[in-house]
Amino acid sequence: MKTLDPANYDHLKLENQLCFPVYAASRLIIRAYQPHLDALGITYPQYLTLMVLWEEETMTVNEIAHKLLLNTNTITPLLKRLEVMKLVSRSRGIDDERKVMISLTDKGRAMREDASAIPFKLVAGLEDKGLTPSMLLNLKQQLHQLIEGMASF
Amino acid sequence: MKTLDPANYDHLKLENQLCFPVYAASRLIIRAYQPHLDALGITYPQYLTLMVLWEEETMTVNEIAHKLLLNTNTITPLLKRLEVMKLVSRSRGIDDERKVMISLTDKGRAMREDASAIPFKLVAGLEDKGLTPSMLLNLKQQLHQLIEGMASF
DNA sequence: CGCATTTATATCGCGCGCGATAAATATTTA
DNA sequence: TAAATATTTATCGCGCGCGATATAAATGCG
Repeated sequence: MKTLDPANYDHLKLENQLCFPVYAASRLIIRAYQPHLDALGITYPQYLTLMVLWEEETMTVNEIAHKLLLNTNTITPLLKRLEVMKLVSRSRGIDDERKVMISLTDKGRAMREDASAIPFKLVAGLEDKGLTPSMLLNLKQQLHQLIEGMASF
Repeated sequence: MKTLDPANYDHLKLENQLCFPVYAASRLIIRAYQPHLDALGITYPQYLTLMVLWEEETMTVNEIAHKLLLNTNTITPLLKRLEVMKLVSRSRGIDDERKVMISLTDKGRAMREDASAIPFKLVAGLEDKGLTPSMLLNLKQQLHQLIEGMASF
């Protein structure tokens, strides 16, 4: 009756947690992206931001933050750095002066081609480690379920 | 033949990535922990560090970093903050003067009881959202596989 | 033994990530 | 219409997370 013993803290062990593997996996994945993103001169959150804009060329700060499940105070300075790099442009909304429209520049649009090969390289690397695409697909779907459950917190 | 079209960037869409759900799930989980950890006055990485020490009361900086898959330059300042809070003590190794031994204080040991209820609360919250324990267990095991594959990068 | 190399920890700089707060614009409501 | 409220973005402070680098102690090797 391990789990009923009040002095038993097994549920507090690192290996019995869900939170730690998610946290660790996230950092390991970002590390794996690093060399490829270094070649492009961008960071991982910047890469995600560009991915959003590659799907829709112009969005407000709020819309981007919402897509990435980030707060606007995280991406506001990030977007300013992307602007300095000439990857995006920023302009106030015409209809609503509060909004800031973020648009891809030609340079930002062009980076999509350079980035295009990265996911394939990473999946190939994982296959070499014995992680099949179907397993990764399964994992992705389960994570989407988890996110859907948690995003409403 | 979508995937053979050179102008097709579907694999760069956020929703088709594995990296983003892992990254987002990690942050959402940390957010869910936040109110409980605020009550204890610690951050999420500090909580993980204490979990390691609750399993083994005295460890070197390197051993803790290795367990958490973090670099020592991340946890060195973190451990100093835990020391200021009187949750751990730091002392040089006797046999090897380079090592810094991190030990739980009575206060740090006592916090385990307060933390003990947190995982149950979170799992209960997830069950309310329709995420069963067996699904979470499955997810955890898959993530362990992914981490094992990636940690060797 | 003397010197190069390795190991363990610490320091520094930068980019997040987010709570708290502020400032400006838009909307609602009295 | 005037005042209260809400929305959108920005600013600030702090704690990571990590690459690059430094420092000191231990180890290896001729």
